Amino acid sequence: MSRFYLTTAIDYVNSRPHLGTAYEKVAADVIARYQRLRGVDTHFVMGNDEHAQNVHKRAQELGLDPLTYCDQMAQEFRAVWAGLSVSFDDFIRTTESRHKTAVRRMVQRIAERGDLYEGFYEGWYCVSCEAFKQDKDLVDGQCAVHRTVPDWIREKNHFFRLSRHRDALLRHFEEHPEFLQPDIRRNEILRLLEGGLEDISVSRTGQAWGIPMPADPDSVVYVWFDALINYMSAVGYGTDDQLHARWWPADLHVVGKDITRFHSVVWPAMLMSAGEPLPRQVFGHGWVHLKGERMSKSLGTSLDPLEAVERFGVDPLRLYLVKEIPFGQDGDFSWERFEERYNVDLANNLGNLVSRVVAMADKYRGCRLRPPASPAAPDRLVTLASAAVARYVRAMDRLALHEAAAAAYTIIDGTNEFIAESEPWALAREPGSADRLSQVLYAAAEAVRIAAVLLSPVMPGGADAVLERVGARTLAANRRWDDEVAWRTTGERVLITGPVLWPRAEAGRPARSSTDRGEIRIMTPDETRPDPKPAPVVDEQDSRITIEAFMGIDLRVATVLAAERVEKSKKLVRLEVDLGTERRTVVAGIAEVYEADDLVGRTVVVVANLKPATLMGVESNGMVLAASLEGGRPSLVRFDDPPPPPGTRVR
RNA sequence: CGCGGGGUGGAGCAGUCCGGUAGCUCGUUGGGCUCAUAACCCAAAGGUCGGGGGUUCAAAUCCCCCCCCCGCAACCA
Repeated sequence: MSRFYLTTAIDYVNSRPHLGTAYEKVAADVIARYQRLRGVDTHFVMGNDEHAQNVHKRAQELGLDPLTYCDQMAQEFRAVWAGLSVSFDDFIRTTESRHKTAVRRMVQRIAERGDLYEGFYEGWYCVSCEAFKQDKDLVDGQCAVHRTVPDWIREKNHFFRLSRHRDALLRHFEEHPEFLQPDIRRNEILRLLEGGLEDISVSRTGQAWGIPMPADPDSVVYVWFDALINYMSAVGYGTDDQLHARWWPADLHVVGKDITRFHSVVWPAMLMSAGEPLPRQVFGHGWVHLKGERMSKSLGTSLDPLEAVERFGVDPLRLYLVKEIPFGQDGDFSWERFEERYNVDLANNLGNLVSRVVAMADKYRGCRLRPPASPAAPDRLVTLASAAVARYVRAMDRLALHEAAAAAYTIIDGTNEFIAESEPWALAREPGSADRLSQVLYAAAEAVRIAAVLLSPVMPGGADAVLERVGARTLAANRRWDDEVAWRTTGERVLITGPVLWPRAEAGRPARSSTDRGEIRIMTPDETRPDPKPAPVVDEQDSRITIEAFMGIDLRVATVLAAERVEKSKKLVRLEVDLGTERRTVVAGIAEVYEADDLVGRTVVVVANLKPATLMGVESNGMVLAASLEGGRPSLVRFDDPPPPPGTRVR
């Protein structure tokens, strides 16, 4: 029996899973369920990445032991994945002893190869990014992403000779075009490899939270190096040789496009060094945008997947994510679109189709459909179904999940058309057409059955419900793929009436499908939800200043002599202003609202005694006063006409 | 030349790797049906596939050049 080992990325536990992470798990789950459906022995692993410094910090803030905190988060993550019907076989956590053993083993192997050496690393380190920052990455000495002051770190580090493996990696990429997919990601990495690789630091000192380096207990293994090894520790590397032999190498790592570099360069280099075979494929999927915008927790534009589940059900969400987003590309999610797809795909098409087939079977045949006496099968539908199955398999095998879903839907559309064409209600009125009616009903039920089988990896619960309605056995274990998707012509089937599977959603009033089992409601203690809610430090001190302090600010009337957009910038204009006594260059962030040409000749107020600063390469000697509206649109301070002459003091 | 994504009927998107009648969903218009969840089916209108060159019997698709839009980064002294 063939086997298939696939993984998702393991997740940082410093926030709850959002729709983006859920997308990855759902997509991987569809692949896993497809493999199982094909009769392939499948091992599907996901997990949590717990050795980040942030995790440690977060736990402290909550007054928890880090491990306790991680335990709670793991519970929460697992619950969310369960709520999304993600059928993982194993859940690996990097604090588990099996993982620590594996990490030690691999680090040792790599060291034995001579691929580790000691060196010093020095630089700004942003804890939130878990990365060193170049000067150019800093804004006012702060991390541009997290707006926090990074730490200056100089420490002894262990380095991994990544550079040594570049040629072998390039060769592997050439020889195995499928190793990294989709092509766009592959091309990116190829360019990176062609540019050469630098060795990377793989340890940190002065941290207690992490796995100690075997040969240097004062250092811990860098969290990324640690994390990647999960794919092997989860299958017994260093702890269970039999398990390891059975599953390694992995067939597929499903990861986000932002971390394909780690998975397609660093990770294979580590494996080469340790003398282990490489995974067959890495797939870098795209992002789910929220109404066109990148999801971001800090901007409040992230979305709780369970909220979507609660509104429409698990299956509708899964179907949306898989069918509406070409796998590998970025996609978009909005409630409007989700509702539209729910109504179209599930209420109007599949759900309604099931209703009409069952209703007719009930009305005309008392729910019992015998195979037609005459073998004259309705060819068109049979052909359509087998073509759809073929297309589906081709699509699934190259991970075009959206195409596979679309292929399944061609059967549903085709069956609706078939019913309209053959008009069973008319046949029912003609006594001589009893045979034909049986044929039509049986064929329609059979087509629906096959469509449900194809959709089962995407929407397991819904597919089972549909199969039940059309009188087919639900997909238990031990099914045979070929049998399941073959057009059946024998066996009586008893259809089952029941409540509407997916009621239409009316505008603003979402429907809850009846295919969910209702086990997805998850309540967790508040303290396990690390919503970024920093206690507002409201300084109760008197923040008023003295008149002297104010007089220290030299405000002057100035006339704009010349203005031009600062090259490459979005908001900056460079202004030449007349301060009465002198000319100055002042940079102002108002270009989004004011045209440079319109500014010439205007009278403005300038802070004249400000220390100079360089913005986008232009030195600014002063600051133009403007009201900062909500949303950042500035509005310049102006005078009543006629304006005072340049140089006039403003108080 | 900072990184990346994109420009396909009114809207939102596939298709581009592996050239061969331009497809899907929504919307619009007209018709049909009554088994079904005001659903389903048929038909119509609507497209210089951003622009220009090139390769080819044939280009949305391959090659070259250009234009535009959107994220991210930089930047509101």
